[in-house]
Amino acid sequence: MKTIGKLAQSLNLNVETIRFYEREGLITQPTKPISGYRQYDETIAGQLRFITKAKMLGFTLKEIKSLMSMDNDCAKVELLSRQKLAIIREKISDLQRLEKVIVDMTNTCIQNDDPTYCPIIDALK
Amino acid sequence: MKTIGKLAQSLNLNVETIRFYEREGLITQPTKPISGYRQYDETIAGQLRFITKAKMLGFTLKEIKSLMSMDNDCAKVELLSRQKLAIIREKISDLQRLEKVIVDMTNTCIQNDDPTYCPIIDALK
DNA sequence: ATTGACTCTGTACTTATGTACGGAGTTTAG
DNA sequence: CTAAACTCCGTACATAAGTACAGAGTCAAT
Repeated sequence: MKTIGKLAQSLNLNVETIRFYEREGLITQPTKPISGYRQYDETIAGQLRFITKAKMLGFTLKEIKSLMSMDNDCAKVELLSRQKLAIIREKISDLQRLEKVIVDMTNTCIQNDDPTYCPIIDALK
Repeated sequence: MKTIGKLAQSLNLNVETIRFYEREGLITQPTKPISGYRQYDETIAGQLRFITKAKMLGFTLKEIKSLMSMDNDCAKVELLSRQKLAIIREKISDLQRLEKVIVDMTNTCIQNDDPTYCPIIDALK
């Protein structure tokens, strides 16, 4: 059993972040003995690692809470993952379109000798 | 000359948004006659269109303010665009990596017959 | 037993980009 | 002339995901 500071250190999280996750109902309540200091066991450490990994995959805290409550209902989990996948793919193609527009714009700059005129600014007008 | 409501309507913007941009110093101050009602000319409409387009390219309001103050210094504008481009490209490859991880995870779900176990949840633990 | 480090709760602040609202003044249509 | 519609300003609220702080209590080491 660890106090919040030790737990935070071992997981490389901020103490406030752990308390925030508790307030948000993402982790189960740790036992609190007489003193009032939270005591964390390995279960909660595991939940926090789960949250961290899911966050890296682009899930929001809200979705992660949902994922955790689905427990092991694979069909539901798969659906949520596929939805996330669709969003990620959409973001990728949005960004690729942007990329092309900006590349085109900056290329027109290169051939420009007039210091008082910018084709990018012009394109945006 | 238009009042704020007409301008907002013609640009498909919210009245509050225009005032917000004014507070943030993104557009020049409109003239205000005796009554106190702002009167907008075509110059400001143009600035607002510029902001809208630049926003679509992924520039933040802060960057847009910066872009506008560079006026036509093409070298500076090009630099900012290239920086934005680098960020967009980084985001794309981040997302592509995520995409792969999620695809792999969801694929393992398909071959799973056990309703009490989910490989995705397992992968996140 | 004291000091420093740690933790508690509750609240406020952060960033970015707006939106909404209250109460007052103005303009316009009928 | 009156009522509806519009505008003003200043402030608060919204989202997401935390971070910071104040004031009080507790624990561990010397």
